[in-house]
Amino acid sequence: MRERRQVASDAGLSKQRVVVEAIRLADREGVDGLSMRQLAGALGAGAMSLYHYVANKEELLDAMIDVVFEEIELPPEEADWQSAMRRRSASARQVLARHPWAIGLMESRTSPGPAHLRHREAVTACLRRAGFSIVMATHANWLLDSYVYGFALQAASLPFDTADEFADMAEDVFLPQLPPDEFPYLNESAAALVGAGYDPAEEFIFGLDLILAALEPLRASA
Amino acid sequence: MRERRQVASDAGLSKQRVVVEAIRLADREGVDGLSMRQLAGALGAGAMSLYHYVANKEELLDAMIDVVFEEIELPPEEADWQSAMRRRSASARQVLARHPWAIGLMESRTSPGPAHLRHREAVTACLRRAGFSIVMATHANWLLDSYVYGFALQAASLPFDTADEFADMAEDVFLPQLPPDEFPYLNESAAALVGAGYDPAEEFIFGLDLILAALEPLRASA
DNA sequence: TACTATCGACGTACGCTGTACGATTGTCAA
DNA sequence: TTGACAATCGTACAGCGTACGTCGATAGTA
Repeated sequence: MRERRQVASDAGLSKQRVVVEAIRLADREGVDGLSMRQLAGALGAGAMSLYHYVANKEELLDAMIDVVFEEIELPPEEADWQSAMRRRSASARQVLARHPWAIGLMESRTSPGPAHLRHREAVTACLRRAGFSIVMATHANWLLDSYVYGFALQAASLPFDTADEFADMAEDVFLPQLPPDEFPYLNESAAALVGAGYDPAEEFIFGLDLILAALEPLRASA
Repeated sequence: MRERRQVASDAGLSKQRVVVEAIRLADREGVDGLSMRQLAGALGAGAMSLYHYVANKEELLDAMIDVVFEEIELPPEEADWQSAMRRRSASARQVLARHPWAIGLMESRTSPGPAHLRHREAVTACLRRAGFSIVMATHANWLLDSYVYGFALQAASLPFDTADEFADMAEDVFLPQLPPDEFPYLNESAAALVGAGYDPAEEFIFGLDLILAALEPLRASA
């Protein structure tokens, strides 16, 4: 007889439900606002009930990260390698923008989950099939992932998401706190960018395409 | 008359001393092990004494990040732009490898400190003087920083630092947990890398040089 | 010399955290 | 009916950030 009223839903608890609700909470409140009691509350359960589905909070965080990896599109097999990498990299950027807390969490989590491994396998497969040697595929993997994660990290620490928001912020916040004589070049940049507008998604594509183009000659086409 | 015995030193407290000790603690115990009480203990003080030098823990973390930025070498003015960027990027990677907690912290900290701003100004100046347009300099800035931060983030989540440690880990830990039929390409890579050895510092240089070379034609040389 | 203001340091306390432990309940097999 | 088992929860504890008030030592002034 399950009778207790539950805030989020009436279905029983499950690891899946716990992790999904945890992600929703982290998206809304940030990872610092995610406590076992809050999470349990959102699920209409007692705090200790969660420990039947998750050994401890660390394991919960690991599981959350792996769900995030599941959200990232795999490189489509039928496309050429550059298109495939562009697709999955853009998807990764979007997903990490949706779940900014995930970026900061990766640093402390050492062993990759199943979705993470599947993703790496698919990317490596795509590169190898495109003619990259084992060593070159490793280089490409590191390079692309570094760019994606680093971009997401930088974007997460910016207080705006769109070109319009940027224009407002830049004019009202950035420029005033940059003494022109001390930071002439930053002023120059900020001023120019206010006029031109600024979109993180476009910025991302610029660097991504530059990297892809630079990798192209390094593969031994079959 | 300052008479109390202090663990770390007998000099009086100061914001500088608090922040430096906090960094030492975070390096040793990780950012989760850094509590105001622990920190105060390491300084031979009471927990609340710290609040005379720091408004709250957030401000402490901000200050720690900015000290980390101070440790990063600025691009040397006399060098050509590629050498200058190589120097400062390699320095940044080393510093972030020394303070892995700093990477995860950046995501949540939105406004850059003075050292961070000085660094950005110097990098932008270097790029502009090398002939990059304002827009191109911004692209290059994002691209290089993304790579540096992302690389550091990935490196931090690896449980090894040197080629030798990697060989041990790969053989004992990675390969056994990768079913060859499910992850053929990852197995291929891991096996190959065990033989060849693997050094994060070299890996970093590969991607960095590739990016620098790809940026070269995009500047309008004076 | 005596009084007072100021500053650095700290003790206590509050509400929060993760989670160990044990008790309680509902379900099903024997 | 009995026993085993899984799920749930209440209580408790140590540790967290930090608000608040206090205290001793020093500096300035009368």
